[in-house]
Amino acid sequence: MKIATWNVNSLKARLPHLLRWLATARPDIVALQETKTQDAVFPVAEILSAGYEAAFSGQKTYNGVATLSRRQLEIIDRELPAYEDPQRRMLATRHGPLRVVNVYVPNGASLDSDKYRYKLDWLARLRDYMGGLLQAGDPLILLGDFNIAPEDRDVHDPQAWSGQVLVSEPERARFRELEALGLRDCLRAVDSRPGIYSWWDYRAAAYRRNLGLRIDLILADGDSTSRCRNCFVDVAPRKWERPSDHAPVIAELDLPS
DNA sequence: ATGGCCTGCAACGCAGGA
Repeated sequence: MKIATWNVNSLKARLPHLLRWLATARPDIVALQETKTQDAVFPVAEILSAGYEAAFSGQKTYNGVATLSRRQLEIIDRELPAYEDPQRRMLATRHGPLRVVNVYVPNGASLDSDKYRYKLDWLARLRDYMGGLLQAGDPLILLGDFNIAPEDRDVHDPQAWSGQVLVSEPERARFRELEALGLRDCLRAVDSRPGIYSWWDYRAAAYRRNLGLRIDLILADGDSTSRCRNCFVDVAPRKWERPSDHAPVIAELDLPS
């Protein structure tokens, strides 16, 4: 089973890239973030023609998540329970026994902003939600754009980034709380090297110079992690014309697809 | 790395991203 995450930075702008990538990468399941697309105009037909069913939770201009699957899927939740939030950042789906939680974690803007407080609150809610899901015991994947580089080896210049949003200690502590539940970072289960990134700034030729961050992650429950055969960033679409600033991350799990 | 870009919206600059 091949499962992927990709922040496409507008589904409308990136639909040709998505279709091209689906045709070659052929993931069984892919979680998309920043679709910036209202549900009423989601490109269901194009996605279906590519061989995928789609579940989506979108809004105009900002945010928005969608989960595509080559096989049938059903929606479990479109938001974190009991959390009043107009921003569409979460979609939980079931694929047979497998449950998939697709997240677009708030960016946080800067440490002194209300948005940073919102980010920390949101992550606490996500932790509680995942804790509940883990009780059930079925295979569980949490993936998406976490807007957190978990460790310094996930940052091209830790000194320059030190203390900033995306790497600051309070948000990293929230990430470790997710790990403490028993969720494991699939990429780190198979590859301990520094310098592996999933996002590069559009400015300053950052991709060419590999000035990036690893903030797009695939986490799996313990049993599923032990079945993680491979996990890697697929940098190919980042080299295409008018790319998303994020590249897809793919995990190959020894789970029935 | 202290800066350069991109997207959507409805403008003809802004908010937001990371």
